Amino acid sequence: MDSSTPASGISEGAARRRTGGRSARVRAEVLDAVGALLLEAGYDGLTVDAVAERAGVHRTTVYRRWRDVGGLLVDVLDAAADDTWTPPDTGSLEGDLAALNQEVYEALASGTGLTTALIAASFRSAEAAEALGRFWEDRYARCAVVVSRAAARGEIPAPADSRALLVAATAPVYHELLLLRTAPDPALPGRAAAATAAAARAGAFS
Amino acid sequence: MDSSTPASGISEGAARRRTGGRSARVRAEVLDAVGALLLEAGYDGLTVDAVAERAGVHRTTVYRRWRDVGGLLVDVLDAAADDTWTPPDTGSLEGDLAALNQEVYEALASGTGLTTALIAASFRSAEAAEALGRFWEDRYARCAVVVSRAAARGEIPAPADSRALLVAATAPVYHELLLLRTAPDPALPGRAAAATAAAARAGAFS
Amino acid sequence: MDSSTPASGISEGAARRRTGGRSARVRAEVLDAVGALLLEAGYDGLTVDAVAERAGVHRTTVYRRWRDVGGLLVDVLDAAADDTWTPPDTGSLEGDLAALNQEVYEALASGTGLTTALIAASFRSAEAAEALGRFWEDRYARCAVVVSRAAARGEIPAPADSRALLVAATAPVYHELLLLRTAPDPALPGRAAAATAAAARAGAFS
Amino acid sequence: MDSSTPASGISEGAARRRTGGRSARVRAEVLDAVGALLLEAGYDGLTVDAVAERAGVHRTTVYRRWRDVGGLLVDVLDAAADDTWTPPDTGSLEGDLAALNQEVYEALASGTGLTTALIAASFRSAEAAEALGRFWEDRYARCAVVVSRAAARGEIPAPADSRALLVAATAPVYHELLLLRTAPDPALPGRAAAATAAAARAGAFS
DNA sequence: CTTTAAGCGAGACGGTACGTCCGGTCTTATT
DNA sequence: AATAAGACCGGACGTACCGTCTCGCTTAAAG
Repeated sequence: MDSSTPASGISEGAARRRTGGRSARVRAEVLDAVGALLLEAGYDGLTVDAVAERAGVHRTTVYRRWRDVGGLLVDVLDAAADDTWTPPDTGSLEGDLAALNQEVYEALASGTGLTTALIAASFRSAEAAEALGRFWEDRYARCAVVVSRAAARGEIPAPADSRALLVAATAPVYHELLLLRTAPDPALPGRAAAATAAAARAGAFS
Repeated sequence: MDSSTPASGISEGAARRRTGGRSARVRAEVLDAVGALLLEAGYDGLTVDAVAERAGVHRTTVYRRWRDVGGLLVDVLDAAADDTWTPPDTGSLEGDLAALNQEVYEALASGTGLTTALIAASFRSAEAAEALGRFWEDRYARCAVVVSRAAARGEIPAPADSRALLVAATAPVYHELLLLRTAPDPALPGRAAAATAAAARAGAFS
Repeated sequence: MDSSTPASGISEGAARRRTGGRSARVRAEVLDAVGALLLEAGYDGLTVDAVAERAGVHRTTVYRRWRDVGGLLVDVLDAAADDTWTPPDTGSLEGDLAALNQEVYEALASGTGLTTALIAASFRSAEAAEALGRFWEDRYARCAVVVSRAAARGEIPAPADSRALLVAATAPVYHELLLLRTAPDPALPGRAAAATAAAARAGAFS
Repeated sequence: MDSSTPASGISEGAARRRTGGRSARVRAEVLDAVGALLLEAGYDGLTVDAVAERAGVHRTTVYRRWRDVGGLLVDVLDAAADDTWTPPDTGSLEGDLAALNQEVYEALASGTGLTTALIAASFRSAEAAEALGRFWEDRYARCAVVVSRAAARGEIPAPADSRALLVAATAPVYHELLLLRTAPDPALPGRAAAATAAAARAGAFS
């Protein structure tokens, strides 16, 4: 959900791998370059040449280790998934969902963020699509606790399908901002959260 | 919502415009070629060269009239919007939503359809993104009647925000199939429709 | 025989073809660049990139029209064959052969000339080898008159195998300078001519 | 003259040097690989990578010991010169020359032999060119006896320039097959031998 | 009907990026 | 401490598209 996490994940992973050794350093610099280029120029600006130049590394090195842009994205996404993000805990289901949606909203609202670029990339590279899927599955798994807490509090009937509930809450935000590309509406995250919470209370996901 | 409509829209429009003149014929053949190529090779296979060759037209002709691939997509999408599609009318809100979702589901489930290709294209070309947005807005506007009928039947409290309701119903299908890329689940359209209908009955969109 | 002729042939042809039109100009500049690079850097310096840069033309243009280095050489050689060279006429067979050999000697003695480079190239590119073969066949054909004049003068018994005679006369010069790479000996052309003339008078080629 | 001798020389030398010691074994395997690759793929197929792989040795080992492809060729040629070849002795000058030419002819006629590859290599690597020159000088020195025998028999006037005579005899064969690349003519070796013998009898090399 | 200008066919060009191969150097890990 | 394995840099290759340009030729529509 937190789409800004990948970015920090990249830097973090990079920092951690910079343990000496040329190979590790090269990898870190290349992945940093990928993140930076995606932010600045989007997926179309993410050419192997540009990555190599920015990373201060030779083109052939990138091809040797990552094969193509898809391989770079996979490495970036897998590194990004390797963080400590946890879902918010506001004390109520609607509050948690609204906070989640707010994170998504902020990551997508500009239309030029890293997340948008990664999603665009996932439509071009099957490997990147898979890696992005893995990233999201991991996030949804971490968020299951939001639903179980709500059930424990008696807000919603147990047992509930946490994944369906979370998708119902977040999907409209992705849909409006990524696909419909309507002008960002700050009320959107809360509205989607409220509707989903209402459905959940009515037992729609149990 | 009917994502297969663009395809038929293309052929239909093409047929209608084939009124004699060379220009009209060229346009029809080019747009047909675009659709066919999108289906066969996806957005990445949609090169100006390939379109021109397939349409039996010279490259420069395509550049002259459409400028680039984005222009081709705009033309295709605008032609696709020019049809007579109307939303289903099953007698109940949940039934209507489920039928809508089913159309979306079928258009997206394969992952290789024209719709998927157009959406992928919308991440690469700003013009195509806009045209796709217009197409979807048109569809949502036509679907408003589904919500007003439900209100008239007393299924849901009036007045209801038809757009928010429709987005809530369809977004999960797009989200699962396009972004999360989970394995297609035939129960998905109905489940999303049911949850949204429940929320609507609970007044979540009023 | 005159191995310096290719060089002049190139410039000449270039000048003649520079009759307007971008294509003709491009061709002329590229062929000039090939000749210059062969002289300066030998065959190993004759890369498509270097040719393109020197000709002030884009790499892809060279690939489009000449395909590869072999194609460039073929064009150069065919252009070079398109001249008005005629064999010397000194009044005696031995004098003619010595003059021919002197031309060969001068073209090869430095070891860095255009001719040497073209021959080196012919070992790398089958097309270039063929073109060079054509060039030399043309030269031998033009030289046949040297032999027929000698027969007409009664120097040698008629009929004589002009090609075998000419090869016998010139081959030692090529052999010493190109293959054995012995230090250039100014007496070599005359010696080979004298020996061959002696054999011819003895009826060795009749 | 015997251009097939290098090949046998390689194998022979290799076998002889396989006397234990990893270094010696490595050298033998690498030189074998060079010969095999030259035969199969010509000079252009003789890459350090291919040699190393075929010899079962690491790339860096080749670079350490031979520096580059030229160094490999020098080693091969010097090993090849280290044999016991002696010129034919048929009882007549013309017979000896014809036999010599026949050996040359057979080594060159296919156009794909090891000899051709080594000659091609000599146009690319100065070191290889030198080594090949040394190889040929050694061969011509061994052949001097052919001329002295002829003089002793009174076939030709003494003293004769054996080197010039031998070059005159063999050069046409090299010239036709390597440079002119005419279709191989089985009569060529004998014809060149006969013409040279005639010239020699006429005192052209004395 | 004619004419006339917009549109098309044809082909070359400059340019960016691709992905590969190879030469040669340098670093890391091993022993 | 020496060396084998492996990664790197650098240059060239040949290809695919992109988008532009210039020339003729057709042909649809205006006079």
